[in-house]
Amino acid sequence: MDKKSSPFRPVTVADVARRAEVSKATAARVLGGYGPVSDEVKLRVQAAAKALDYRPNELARSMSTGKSGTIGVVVGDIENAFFGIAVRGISDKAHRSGFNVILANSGEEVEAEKAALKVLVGKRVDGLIVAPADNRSVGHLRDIVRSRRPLVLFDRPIEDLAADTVATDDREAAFAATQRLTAAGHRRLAYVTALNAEPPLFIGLDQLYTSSVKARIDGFLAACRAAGIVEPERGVCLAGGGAEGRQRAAIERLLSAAEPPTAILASDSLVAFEIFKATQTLGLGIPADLSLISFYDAEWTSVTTPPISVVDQPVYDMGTRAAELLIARINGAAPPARHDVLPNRFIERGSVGLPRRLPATA
Amino acid sequence: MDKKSSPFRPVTVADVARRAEVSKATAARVLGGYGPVSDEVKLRVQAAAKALDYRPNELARSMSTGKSGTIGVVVGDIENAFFGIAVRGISDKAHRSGFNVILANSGEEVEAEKAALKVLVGKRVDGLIVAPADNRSVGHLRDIVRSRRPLVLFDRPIEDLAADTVATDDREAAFAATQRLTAAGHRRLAYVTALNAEPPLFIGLDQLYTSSVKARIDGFLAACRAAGIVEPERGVCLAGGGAEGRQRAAIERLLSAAEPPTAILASDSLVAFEIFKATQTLGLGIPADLSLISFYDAEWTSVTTPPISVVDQPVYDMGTRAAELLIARINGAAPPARHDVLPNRFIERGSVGLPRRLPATA
DNA sequence: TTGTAGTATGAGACCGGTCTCAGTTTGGAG
DNA sequence: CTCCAAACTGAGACCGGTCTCATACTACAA
Repeated sequence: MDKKSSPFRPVTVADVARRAEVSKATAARVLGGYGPVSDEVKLRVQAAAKALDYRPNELARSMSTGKSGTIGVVVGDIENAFFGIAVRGISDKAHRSGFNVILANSGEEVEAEKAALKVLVGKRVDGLIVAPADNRSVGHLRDIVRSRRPLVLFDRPIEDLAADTVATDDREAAFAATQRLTAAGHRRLAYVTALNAEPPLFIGLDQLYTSSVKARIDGFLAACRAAGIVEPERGVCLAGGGAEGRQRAAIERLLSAAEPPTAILASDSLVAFEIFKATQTLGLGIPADLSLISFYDAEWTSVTTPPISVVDQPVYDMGTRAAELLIARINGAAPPARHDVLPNRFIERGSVGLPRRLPATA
Repeated sequence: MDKKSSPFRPVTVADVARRAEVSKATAARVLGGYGPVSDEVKLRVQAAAKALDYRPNELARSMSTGKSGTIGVVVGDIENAFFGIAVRGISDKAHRSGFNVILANSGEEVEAEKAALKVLVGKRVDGLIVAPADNRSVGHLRDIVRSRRPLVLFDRPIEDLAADTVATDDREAAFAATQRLTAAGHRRLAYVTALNAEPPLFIGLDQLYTSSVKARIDGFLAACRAAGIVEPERGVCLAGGGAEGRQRAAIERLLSAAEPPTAILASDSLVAFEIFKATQTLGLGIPADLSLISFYDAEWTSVTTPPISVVDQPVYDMGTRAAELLIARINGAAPPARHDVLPNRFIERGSVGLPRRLPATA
């Protein structure tokens, strides 16, 4: 009745070795494919392995080699198609290179991010790809770098952190998109993001802790100023996620104000989706009453009436690129940290028009 | 220069034990939280662990306990929002119960599914959730069951496989949706799926290897027959994925035929999306020229003009349910395999209308 | 024939935890 | 004061692989 006799105990190299009448070391050499073995013995071991249906225990293998063949990915929100595609890009590249992916969700919370990182490090992943939730709290990321574990930052660069980074030029893209709105004559512009900030009213860039959003707002403000708009900060709307429906409420409030914006730049496709729905319930027409541009070329933006103009981010490529950089480092490459910036592409569709009534200042 | 002196070697229990001046066994008891230890020693060990920044090696832990604290998930296509949400449901439940998730993509290919399963079993996951790509080739799944590793089938039941299953009543949902179309007077109906089958023309249910799709087509055909439609099989369109654009071509061919369908039931939201786009490029109006119902309440279906009526599948709940069943089994529960069928909900929107011209047989 | 290089194999340490078992202390009961 | 049980601690086996090292054997050149 000892455990050796259990019919469900997984088959080990020792079992195979016994059956093939060779030593454990020799069987391991065949099964692991690493040492010199005579053809005759090799065949015998392989036959025994097949007969017993041997499946190597990757855990044990990882422990002795120190490599797990796994990379850890921490994203803000898998439900967001942006990250969904990114993960797909990462997975595809990883699998092609023989790596597995362990996925974790931070829900954009630093504490959850820390916990996820702890687990992944505990599992001895060979490297990490992280979209940092908060660029003010990066001690845990610094620890990763210090421990020499390869780390790639995704979409959100962090200054003076010596890690490879893959991002898009958010400031430039926001600037260009905003220019299209000002060029059309808009003067009351809003930038809407789901970001939660303290305090909930926008008072300055320093208050923002997601670097990509910060860069975008920076670009937005710069373009507004370039167009002679005063106090464009007043157009920045932090429609935080949080409680169910809170975001929608914030957006409806924005659109129902006495002097509502005539054009909106949406920070991501989820926010844009809410804005679009709000225009429907409020009976606003696009682009007649409101011009709208969104970040990320989400599926739905191409089938609405009118379709929505977007800043198309090369998310899948960002994913593969991040995996590429990471795997290169895992395989020993050790160049100085590089910051890759992939170009965005503006997709003109039908959601930008002239402001309904030109403001008096025009 | 030996490895013991490397400053980047991870800290082990032995290191902590040495520093706390206790035995490895005692340090392990504190760190693992399992044996009786005096408060004084406990504090000393904890202090040493903190000072050295000890991080347990989960791999080693898994090897000796035989539990990895990880569940493996194999889905058909992560890019499909259906699976995206499902994974979210699974992850949420898993994390709440202290499990991690390793994700793998089969791309709806059995061989890839087998490979993924092999890797996951190699990593000694505690249990598996799989959406089987092909219900004719299930030997590898049978092996899992035989090896006593907990397995839950997701969305696609397999007959006489003793594994827990979570699915929706696909036949019933398809039947009801089809009835809505026939009730509106439609007589030329089509069912469009991305499924690839051999041969590419629909000849019978036996040829289909994704059980959920099979059940849906069965429901579709039954509803058609109930409405007195002859040879409804001719309306089944296997618009296989495969090469880029092949699916779109098949759909455009269908819609441009001499006697095109006046109503379509789409097997998933990706196919429905293609159909919707095709109507736009072909200048067809919904529901004037074509009525459309899709499976899965994808985001985009609510913002088109008109919005699309859908069979809303409780995907997130299916995910949490699957994880629940799996974790119960991992924790030792061993009831006979249960097949949970979650109810679908029909969401009436604006994409179903009367056929443009009633067929002569009406 | 002997020396030597090279190949094939086995024995056993090792990775970093868990866990069993034996030995030591301690405390309360008799 | 003695005895026994419970609490604590340490030594070392174990999980299932990898990998180093020593040994046995082969073959070829000198």
